Amino acid sequence: MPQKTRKSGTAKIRSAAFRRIRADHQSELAEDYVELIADLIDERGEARGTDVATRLGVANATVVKTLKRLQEAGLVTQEPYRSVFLTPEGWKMADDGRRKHKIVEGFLLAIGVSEETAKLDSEGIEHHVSGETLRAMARYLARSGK
Amino acid sequence: MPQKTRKSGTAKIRSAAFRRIRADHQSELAEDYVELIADLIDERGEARGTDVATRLGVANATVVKTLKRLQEAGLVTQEPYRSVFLTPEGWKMADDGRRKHKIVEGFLLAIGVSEETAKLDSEGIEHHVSGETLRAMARYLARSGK
DNA sequence: ATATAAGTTTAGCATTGGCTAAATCTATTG
DNA sequence: CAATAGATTTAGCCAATGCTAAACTTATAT
Repeated sequence: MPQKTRKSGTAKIRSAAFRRIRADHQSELAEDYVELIADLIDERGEARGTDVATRLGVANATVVKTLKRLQEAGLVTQEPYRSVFLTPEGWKMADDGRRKHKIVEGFLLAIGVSEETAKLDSEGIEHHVSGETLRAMARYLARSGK
Repeated sequence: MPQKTRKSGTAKIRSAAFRRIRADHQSELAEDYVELIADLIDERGEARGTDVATRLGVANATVVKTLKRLQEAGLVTQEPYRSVFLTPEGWKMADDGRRKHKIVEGFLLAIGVSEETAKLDSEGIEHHVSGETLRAMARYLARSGK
């Protein structure tokens, strides 16, 4: 065998971490969309493409394209020129996401982060927190947070 | 004007959050690569494409393509069929990342997360933590962590 | 010195997630 | 009820990030 080759013992764990992150990124967009749609429906009774686009900060056309994928994925339903609805799975994902989001945001506040930053950071962190870490945060909140 | 239109007061903050996340994702890959390359160089004196591919869990060809972009971005240097080096900016990004990583991982451990999960989660969370949140985590570590 | 295994690169493809511009639909308002 | 503003969709573009398969280099081992 030519050229040296060694496998570090931690290689497998690390590649697993990166694999999970790539998978997380895939579901991340979907979660953001359904969470946002759920919020819009709760707030104003319906979720329209334009509102989703405005809140996400992307173009209308991008929303249309993404919603098509989410529809194929069974998360939302829509009729042409009508507003968007969530399927039961969509609602489940949205509720899970909002629960997670609330814990992470509350946790950041609890360790002394400002409201503004807690809002901004929790949006990004939310999708990379495992169940175990989420439980640890909830535990911390339950104690100190009181 | 037809059809109702209302802008929620928080819309701007939320879209800012999502914009930042999209920006974070762009730099995320770059940070992962340079951090990994720095680790490899420290561990074994050189960083080869195959090792990067193995640890990231992606195909060789993907690494080649990405390294080309990182080279154009001024983060790495390479010669055909030779191993990869970091530019000064590359080293700076790697060191910042490793410092951040260490704080996040240590913090997760401090709030009671297992070693395995701390490793996995910190890899994903690391890139979505603002300076303010990082300082809060470091503060927590300094106190309780001892 | 040459065979060959390991590593690297190239070529070509697919998907995701952005964008702008143009076309089309809907509903309010006059 | 027609005009029109606003919302939605379509078409077509681009860049990033992944893949496989095939070609090519390098260096070790015989």
